[in-house]
Amino acid sequence: MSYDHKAIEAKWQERWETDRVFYVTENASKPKFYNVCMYPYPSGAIHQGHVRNYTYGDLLTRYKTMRGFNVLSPMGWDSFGLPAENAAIDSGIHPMVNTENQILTMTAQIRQLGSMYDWDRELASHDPRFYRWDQWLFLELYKRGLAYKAEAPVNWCPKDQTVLANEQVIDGLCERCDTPVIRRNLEQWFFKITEYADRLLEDIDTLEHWPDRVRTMQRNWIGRSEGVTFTIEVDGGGSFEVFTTRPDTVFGMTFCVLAPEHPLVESLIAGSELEPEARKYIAAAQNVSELERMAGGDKTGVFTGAYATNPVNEERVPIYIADYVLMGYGTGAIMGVPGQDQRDWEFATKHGIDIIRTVQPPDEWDGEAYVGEGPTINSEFLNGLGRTAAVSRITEWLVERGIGYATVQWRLRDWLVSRQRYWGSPIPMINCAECGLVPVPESDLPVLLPEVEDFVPKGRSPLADVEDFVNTTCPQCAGPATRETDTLDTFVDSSWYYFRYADVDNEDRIFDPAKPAYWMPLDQYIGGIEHAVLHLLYARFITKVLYDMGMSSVEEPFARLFTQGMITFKGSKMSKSKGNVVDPVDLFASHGADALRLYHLFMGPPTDDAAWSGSGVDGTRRFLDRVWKLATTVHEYSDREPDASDRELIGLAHRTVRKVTEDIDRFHFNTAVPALMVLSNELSDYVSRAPREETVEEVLRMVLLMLSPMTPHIAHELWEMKGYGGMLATESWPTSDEELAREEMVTLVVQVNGRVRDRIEVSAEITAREAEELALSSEKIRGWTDDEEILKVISRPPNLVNVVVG
RNA sequence: GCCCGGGUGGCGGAAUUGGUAGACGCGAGGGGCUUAAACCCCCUUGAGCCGCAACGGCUCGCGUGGGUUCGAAUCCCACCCCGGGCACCA
Repeated sequence: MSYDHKAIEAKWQERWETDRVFYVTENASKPKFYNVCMYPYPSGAIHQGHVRNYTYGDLLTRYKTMRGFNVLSPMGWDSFGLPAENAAIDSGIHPMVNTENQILTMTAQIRQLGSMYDWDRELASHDPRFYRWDQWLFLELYKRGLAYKAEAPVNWCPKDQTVLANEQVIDGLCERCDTPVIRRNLEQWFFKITEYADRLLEDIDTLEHWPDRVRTMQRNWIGRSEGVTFTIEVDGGGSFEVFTTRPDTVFGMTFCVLAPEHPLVESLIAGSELEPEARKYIAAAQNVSELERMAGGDKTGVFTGAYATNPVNEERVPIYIADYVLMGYGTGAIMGVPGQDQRDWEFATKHGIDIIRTVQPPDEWDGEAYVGEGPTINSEFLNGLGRTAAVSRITEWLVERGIGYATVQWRLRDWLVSRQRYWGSPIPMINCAECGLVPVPESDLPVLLPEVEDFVPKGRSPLADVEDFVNTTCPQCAGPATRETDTLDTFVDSSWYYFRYADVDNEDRIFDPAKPAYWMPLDQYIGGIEHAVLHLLYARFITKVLYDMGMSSVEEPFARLFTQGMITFKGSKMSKSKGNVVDPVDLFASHGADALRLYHLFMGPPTDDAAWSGSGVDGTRRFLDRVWKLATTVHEYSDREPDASDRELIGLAHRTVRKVTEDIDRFHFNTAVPALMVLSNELSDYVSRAPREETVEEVLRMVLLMLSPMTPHIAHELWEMKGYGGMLATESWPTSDEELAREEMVTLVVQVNGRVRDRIEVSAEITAREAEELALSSEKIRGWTDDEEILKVISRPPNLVNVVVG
């Protein structure tokens, strides 16, 4: 018997919507629960990753609603950005049209899943009513000195023809198209996330409900190092600073290296006989892709002809230029200590530079640079000291003489937010020949994205070709001026959209702070692990900025984070390009949304990657068919008094409530589902043997209540058919009565020397002594113990007795 | 190289604190229903062995090798393999 999922699912999707069951307002009388799945890019079709994500999210929305929470679950669209633009380029349809269409089809598909949202709060980042506030936020950051324009070496993707943030470069490749990224010196807009580095790092400790690996990834990404910055004098005048975490090894400095982009390089090489070679090297270094540069290996570099003096021992050391030193980290210059740094060792070996060890390696040491612990040597007043002591001693020494100072360096760089692409929010700035950079006045927002026919990237923003857009007047002097033509990184949109949900229709402000003050922080945020350092770091940063502005009541936006695993099929991630996609829409038709949802909950631990199995969905559908049959068959009821079989079934039902509740609370959906299957199977067995109507109804009611967040359509339909009354979605979640849940009889396992030799059904109340006596008198056990001396008996009632013989 | 995860049947995976390894589902085999097939239902299903048989028993088994313990998938040590993150960051 197979139920008509199409009719039932359409019916209830309609009903929940017309009854506005999941539309909410701030309500101080209930605990709130703000539940968000990361808003999707509107690709036009949902895939199994979305289904997994929204199934978890919707389960939580429904479960928490039944638990009495005021649950806000909104949905929106991350509709700006490269994917939309690239798709439009491929299809020839304008991104505006394409995006709107794709939002419509995806909305329909999400509804078919039965996943419920407060659609009144729907937002889309390409909507001027949204990106207007992106621009406002940009101006606020500008006012606060947190947005600035600067020329810097930046990541450039030759394929997408745009710059990328550091976070968007994965293993030297463009995050979007896997093209090797190159470095270019360009004038770009940055957000000063580094000013928040310490807070972003410190507050990771408060995110106790985040996965450890995400916290670790963010810590690594922010990358704090303590050290010393000190000045090195150049022979013949001039000086430069170097940063080191190992000032204790400074006596081992036998050379210095400047990054090819270091500002001092020019004056060092100008006029030198080594100048042509140096220039050649600098030019070549610029064209090295990040990929090659990261490969490390060959420590190339050139001598500048100049020398510097080691401040601690007055030794004269050569100054080199080498691309293994990065302009973007520290001071762009280093002291070369080959004895204690492997990279310096390789460089020194290659260029015939002296090596002096200043840390005594262990006797058995046969490696190159020694970075481990050991007594300091060859270092005058540091000799004999361990690392920590030597570091403080030399730091004091450098500080006393005004040569150096203690510093903290961060791996984190400022967030590059400008993009040379069309489909994004225009940066609201104006360049005036007279006044310089002038912000667009707030009253002129939004700066509308002009309609452009040709948005194929060609290395500068397509907006630069739109004369009507570019030419404007200066808000300060009213003279002719030009607009900024770059657009904002879409990660700017996603860094604050969850605030906007709280006050989505506000036309006067980005939001009234009182609204998010009720909802924030998110009680649950669900999405993919791929955002571990991108979106999740930017969102934390912007939240802290909003907090400092008095706009946010919280410093951290996401109290609980859940990162789901990928769906794989035939050994790799499901993707159109690999041709291994199983379309959820086909499964809505063939198996129904409920069966698909249940399969996603059942298939494995939510955090793990999971291999798709079509027959797995067959299995969950079969289960739902059995539940349908169980609930709709007219049984022959007995009017007998309740007996042990009734107590046992009711007890199991209460234990199942306990288990399912605990499992949902800790995101172990894959064990909650089997618990329900067991209960349902037991109920089926029960109805086949003189069932009492009250018992059946009581247990069935509990089954439907628990199924409601998992497979809402069938659960609601059966609830209605059974006439249990009310809308199931707003019924209270069942509670487990511990008295009824208690088991009367349990299996006592009897071991001899740790091996199971007998199993005895005993009362759950059995004492240790009784269990021991029962175990020792068992026929089977006596067969193992009669010829032996009993050394010890371990009795752990009511589950185990272990008899030790020998 | 450093830092996190993880390794359990043919497969996905269970096993809150050390206490019956393999729940539940898939697949497979057998049977029932059917003219037949599908659906559905029932039984079996870690490996090897003993036994006429039992809803009977033994041995082995959670990546490998040790250890702790009455007892280890679970704790400790060493190693192997897989996945992920970071990485010329001074």
